Amino acid sequence: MNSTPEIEAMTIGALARAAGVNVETIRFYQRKGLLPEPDRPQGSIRRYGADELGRVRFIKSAQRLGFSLDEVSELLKLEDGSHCAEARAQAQRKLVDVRERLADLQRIEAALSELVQRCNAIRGRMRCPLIAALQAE
Amino acid sequence: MNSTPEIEAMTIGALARAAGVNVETIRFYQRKGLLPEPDRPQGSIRRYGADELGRVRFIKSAQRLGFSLDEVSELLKLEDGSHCAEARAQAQRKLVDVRERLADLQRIEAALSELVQRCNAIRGRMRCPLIAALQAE
DNA sequence: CTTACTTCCGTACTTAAGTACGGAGTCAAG
DNA sequence: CTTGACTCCGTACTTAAGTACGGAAGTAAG
Repeated sequence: MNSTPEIEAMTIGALARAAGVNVETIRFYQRKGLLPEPDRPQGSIRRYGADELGRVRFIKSAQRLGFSLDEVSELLKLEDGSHCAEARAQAQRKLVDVRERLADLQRIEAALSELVQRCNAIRGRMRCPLIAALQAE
Repeated sequence: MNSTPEIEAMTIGALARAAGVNVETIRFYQRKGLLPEPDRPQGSIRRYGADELGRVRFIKSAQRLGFSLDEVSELLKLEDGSHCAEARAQAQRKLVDVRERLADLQRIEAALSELVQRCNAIRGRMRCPLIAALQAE
């Protein structure tokens, strides 16, 4: 048995399982246009492959980073390679946004790890720099 | 006129304006316990200061990074300095989570900036590494 | 060929995170 | 001391992102 058996012929259920989401979520993404509805090779049941799996995983990851489905769909539009100039401008705007988030997240990282360090050292009460972490700028 | 006039005696409306949110949002956070309801120095109207402003800004920043209000409230609980051991464990779990997000966000950053570069160089169609960026691991 | 499990599709329900609304009380200016 | 803006509070509405449901039709195993 292969490690990715029949990955190019998954049913919607298999896709959902592979991506760790609900079947209804897949269908919801299709309705929203975030995921294409592939054709039905034999009969009337659709089959999904690695591309679709990648997309679903991408969506979930981007969401975890605070992107809304609308934003994800903009990100995905950049991916198709057409209207390059437009995509480039769009990508640059997103990049600014992403870099701000990175900076925020890095400050949280620093604050949390300092909290862990200190808490390790001083047993007792201390005031943590968590809120201050996101004050800068 | 000072740059932060009366920052220790803001009304709810001033606080909301300063934080860039709706008055109702402030009240909503109070109901959720994310924000304390300060006492009313003179009469029956509450006054807010820099601490509350910091909190609201923290909440909004954390949300932008994909933390839910429940998660934010856990983060805020770490801040009070009591039950240190517990907080430390909690902080360490969050830290793992935050570092995963950082890695994802860094991959998106790399993919976007590569997209901008390439789009600059090759005029025409190309396939961007955006989805692939979040496949790793 | 039947039986059990899926898929498909539309519609309805749920949860999180606000937003809006309406009436009563408060406060500062004119 | 009234007028206009604001606060307080409770309740109701909205939006995004799913989740659940129910009936018809497809499909794989026995």
